[in-house]
Amino acid sequence: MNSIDIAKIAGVSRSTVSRVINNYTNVPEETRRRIQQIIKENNYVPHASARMLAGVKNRVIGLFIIDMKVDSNGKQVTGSSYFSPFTGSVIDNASKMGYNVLVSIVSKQKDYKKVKETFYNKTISGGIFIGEKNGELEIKEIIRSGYRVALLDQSVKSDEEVYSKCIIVNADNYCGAYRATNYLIELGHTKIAHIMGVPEHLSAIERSDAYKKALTQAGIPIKNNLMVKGDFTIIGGYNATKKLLQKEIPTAIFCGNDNMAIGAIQAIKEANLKVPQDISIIGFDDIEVARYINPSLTTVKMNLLEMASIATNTLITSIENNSNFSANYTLPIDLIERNSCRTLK
Amino acid sequence: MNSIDIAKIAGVSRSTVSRVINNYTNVPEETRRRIQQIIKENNYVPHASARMLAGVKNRVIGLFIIDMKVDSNGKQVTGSSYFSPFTGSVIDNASKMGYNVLVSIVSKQKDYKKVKETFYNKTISGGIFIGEKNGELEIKEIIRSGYRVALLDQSVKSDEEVYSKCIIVNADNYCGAYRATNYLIELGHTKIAHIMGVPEHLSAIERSDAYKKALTQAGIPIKNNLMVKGDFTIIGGYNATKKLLQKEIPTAIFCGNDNMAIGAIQAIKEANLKVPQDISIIGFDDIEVARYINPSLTTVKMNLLEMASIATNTLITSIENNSNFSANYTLPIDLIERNSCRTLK
DNA sequence: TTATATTATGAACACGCGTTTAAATATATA
DNA sequence: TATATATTTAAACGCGTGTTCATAATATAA
Repeated sequence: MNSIDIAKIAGVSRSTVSRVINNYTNVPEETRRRIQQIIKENNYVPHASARMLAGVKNRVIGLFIIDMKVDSNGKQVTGSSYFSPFTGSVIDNASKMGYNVLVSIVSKQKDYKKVKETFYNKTISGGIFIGEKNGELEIKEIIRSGYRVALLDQSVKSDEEVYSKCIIVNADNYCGAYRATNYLIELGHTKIAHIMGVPEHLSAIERSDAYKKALTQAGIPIKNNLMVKGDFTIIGGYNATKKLLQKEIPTAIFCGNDNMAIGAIQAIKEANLKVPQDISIIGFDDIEVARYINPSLTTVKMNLLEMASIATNTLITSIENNSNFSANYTLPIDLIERNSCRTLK
Repeated sequence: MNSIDIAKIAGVSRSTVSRVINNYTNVPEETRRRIQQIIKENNYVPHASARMLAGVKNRVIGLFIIDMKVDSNGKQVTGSSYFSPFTGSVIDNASKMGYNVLVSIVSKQKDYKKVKETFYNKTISGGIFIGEKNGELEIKEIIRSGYRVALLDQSVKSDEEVYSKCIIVNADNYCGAYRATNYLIELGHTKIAHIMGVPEHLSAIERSDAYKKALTQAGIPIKNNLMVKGDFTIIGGYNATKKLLQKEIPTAIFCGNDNMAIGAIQAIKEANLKVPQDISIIGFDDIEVARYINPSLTTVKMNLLEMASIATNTLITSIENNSNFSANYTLPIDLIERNSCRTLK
């Protein structure tokens, strides 16, 4: 069933059918209705590829979830797929604007080759990268070829060229971590530990930088014993805390994210210490379970949904208007007080 | 940059370029290499739409996540997007077979119209529905039009026609729930409550049916006081448990899923009771945090990744072979013993 | 009534590629 | 050298649609 069939049934030329489909004005109302009726009865939908070839833009964007993990030897390992709330929000927002979303997981460096092909063969009209990491060269190639790209929650700082040509949306990790640390200081803590995320992630660096800054500003010396490396996972936070407690027992821990905070609480319990009586814990992200664990977790909330919404809407608007603009957003964060921190008298 | 440009640069006709791209044998090795080199240098990738129009199948499948929620008045409400591990597994497996995945969220009945269009306009070559619910008529229309469909983790039992034409993959909810209930019985419990999921979901019905069956077989009477309705969410489990405890305090609760179990534990703690000393809890799903909550949750594990893998591979194989077969899988489950249940002396 | 403006519509081309057909060239055989 | 065969290549068609252009039908103005 194609437009020729419809034309035959309606006793009219294919051009007229096309005009009806594309809402041209120069077709009499009666003819229009008749053709629309026939189209409906026959479940006819124009072939997307044919339309595109004939010049109609396709309404599909790519969503690339960067999910590269590195094992203890620094070797690249395919991680289990990670789906953040970003994903759903991107799809929802795209859908509202009439766009479909092609989702891919980038877990190996060479996956970027497929990513590029998806742009170059015109399957998508633009792309959003979540947690972009090792693809700077590839992304430059893509934007140089004239395709539109948005970077959401980057794992790595981008250079001048990317910065000036992409839509970039990040949370204010620095400010959030600063407030978290400062919150602990205001509660009277001075022996504040920090479990860092993997240093390959920009957010991990920004958060630990802010941690140091807050301590320094408060006149508290930074101790290496109180800074341990995690990897953003529950088990990583657990192990890091075990290690930490062997060296020195802090009165508070600022965890690089909520998952590590959950692991930390577990490790603290196993050491026969209590949260927050013995050690206060503050996390980062405000994941869904944060309020349900025991004690409920005080944490820093990023507005993930809004971040995704801005990235998606800005990208699609740019595609629609055929305008190739760049934009840069750093979204504010909130401190969510729950029950995992206490005042130190 | 198209195949004509490449042909010009190579000083050869467009046909020859096409033959190189599609690995025809009748082109001399030297010419082939030269053309491949030129293609590479110019970042040329054939236009996907043009290829498709010329007869090459596109390698894209649709993934439709059914996410319809109903408020207390029975009115349809758009739920926040729900991403299960299914999603990542489908994408991973599809990617391994060289396929891309177009992900859509179906949150309103009329979204099915867009779903159908995605098939009919040839954007996708097949589709997977996760948690299919109210789209039986639409899906019948799709399969009658000759498109391939897989149903993963259905929320509703399908009729004969769908059953005989689709690829269907579900977990053995009945068996899992039976084992869970029986496990509590074997531990010596007789006052076993059940928090059900929403009855619109097949899994909720199967699980509560199995609960009743296990009790009956053990000669334990079924009490209405011990059966309360949740809605598969944490807060739903919390509220249901509050209600339950006011009527009658059981020694064990079989929760329709892990989220409700988390809510139940919270409610029990707030009632100054302990898990598992006062009340044993068993969940269903084995979500990631199940092992990290306190106490760690005994639950029934579905092999989500394998379910998604089977659905995806079977669907794509069917597309590749142009064979229109149906298949039906009901995957076994595992009981994961942790610390939320205790023996009743 | 005639000339002109308006509206309606079909024929033809373009989009980029795969594929078939037939022709041109190279190689082998007689 | 002449013929048969194998190899290589270009020209042409079709995929389904949007769009331009010329034409035909109709309405309006003179």
